Amino acid sequence: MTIEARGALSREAVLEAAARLVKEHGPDALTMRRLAAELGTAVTSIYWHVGGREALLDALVERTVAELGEIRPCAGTPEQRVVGVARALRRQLRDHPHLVALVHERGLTERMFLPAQQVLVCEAHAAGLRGARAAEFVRAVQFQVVGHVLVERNRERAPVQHPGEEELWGAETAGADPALARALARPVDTERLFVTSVRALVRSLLPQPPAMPTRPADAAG
Amino acid sequence: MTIEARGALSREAVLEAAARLVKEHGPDALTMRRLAAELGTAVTSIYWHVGGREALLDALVERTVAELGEIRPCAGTPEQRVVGVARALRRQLRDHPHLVALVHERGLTERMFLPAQQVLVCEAHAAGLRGARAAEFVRAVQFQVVGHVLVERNRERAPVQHPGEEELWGAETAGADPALARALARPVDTERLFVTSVRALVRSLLPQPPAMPTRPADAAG
DNA sequence: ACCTGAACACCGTTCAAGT
DNA sequence: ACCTGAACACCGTTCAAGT
Repeated sequence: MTIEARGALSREAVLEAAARLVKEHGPDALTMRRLAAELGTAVTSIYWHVGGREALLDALVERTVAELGEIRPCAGTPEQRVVGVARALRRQLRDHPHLVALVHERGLTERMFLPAQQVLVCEAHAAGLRGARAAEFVRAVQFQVVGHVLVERNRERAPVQHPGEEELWGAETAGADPALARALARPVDTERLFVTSVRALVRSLLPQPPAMPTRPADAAG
Repeated sequence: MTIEARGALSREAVLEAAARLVKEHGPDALTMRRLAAELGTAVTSIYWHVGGREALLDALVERTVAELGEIRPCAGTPEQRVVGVARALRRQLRDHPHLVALVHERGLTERMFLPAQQVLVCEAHAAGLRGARAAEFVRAVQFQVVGHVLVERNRERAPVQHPGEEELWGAETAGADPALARALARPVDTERLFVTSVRALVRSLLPQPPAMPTRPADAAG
């Protein structure tokens, strides 16, 4: 439909049109023929500039990863900062569902997390964690955050569930704990669960500052 | 190539052939035409028995989810049992990469976890957790496990990384903590990280028993 | 009820030919 | 160097026709 400004078809123009196509109509809409129509060129011209479909997707995904990977530091305690980084990353991933779908499919969701690693390392150090233990902390958080986002996406794509949590946790299955059954029958508050989980992980893996007077939590690495 | 035993093409036979095709050659190999050739029938016969490709995939995935979702209880402390369930589920997912790829694509990885929910509820109760807090625990573990598996898959599908952790954490970036840099430059031991993370989450969210008499030397893997 | 082939409307990719 | 149309080898799906 929309014909691009003609003349001098460039690699950049192709990528831009491809990105727009994906953003507006989803990854499936990105076919070589449709893209060519959008650009007002022959299908084969695209091959000259960016190569085949795989190469085009590679370039598109690389672009997205670089853009969304940017991370800016926050303030607060180490725990708060880690949660902040996690939430920022999650938001960016959720704000571009179609482009990120491509990133997921190509297995590069993880790759996007690399810039955030540095921030996490700082927080680990600030909390007194070093060496292999710090590395483990960084990776645990990384897997946790990316994993959560992938699960959310998985849930959103899921068709109608077939027992489904609602039926599975109906009145009689509840047994001795109706409050739990009610909670599990409700849809998940993913934002809340996300923060809870990240916080729980951080609290277990990061040495906690003395803070409360009651009992000394070990400050030793 | 391999022609099925002819006569009386059934829905079951179609599903079985489709499953074998996916298992042996991956989801991309499952085309209507190839499947028909494998069965020794006309392409259109498949449409009569199972409907179009989407319906076929639905049936296939439903089947896989039901098979892999089975869960058998283990022994030990609540923490050990939760970790046991988590590991069992992870193993099953990793043992059938091709079929599970279909499950992932259709957004049903999560659905497979439903049977395990009951086990987790028991453990939550055994540890003295009830109501909404127990529900939160169950879901946190669920997201954690499924998320980890999805991340692992994501990593495996990823092409060559482009800074890549190795370069990113080369000698000079390390700064004050060369041990950490070395650890992050090494490939991840996903099994170990998985157990560490699940354990960390459980320890944060599950009320811990008094246990040791002297003092809890926590966090030590 | 079950199976068929032909046909339709799509794909991605290649290639010889143009300027 | 850049762009083109024609052609190839695939797709999933529909449909009228067979038994």
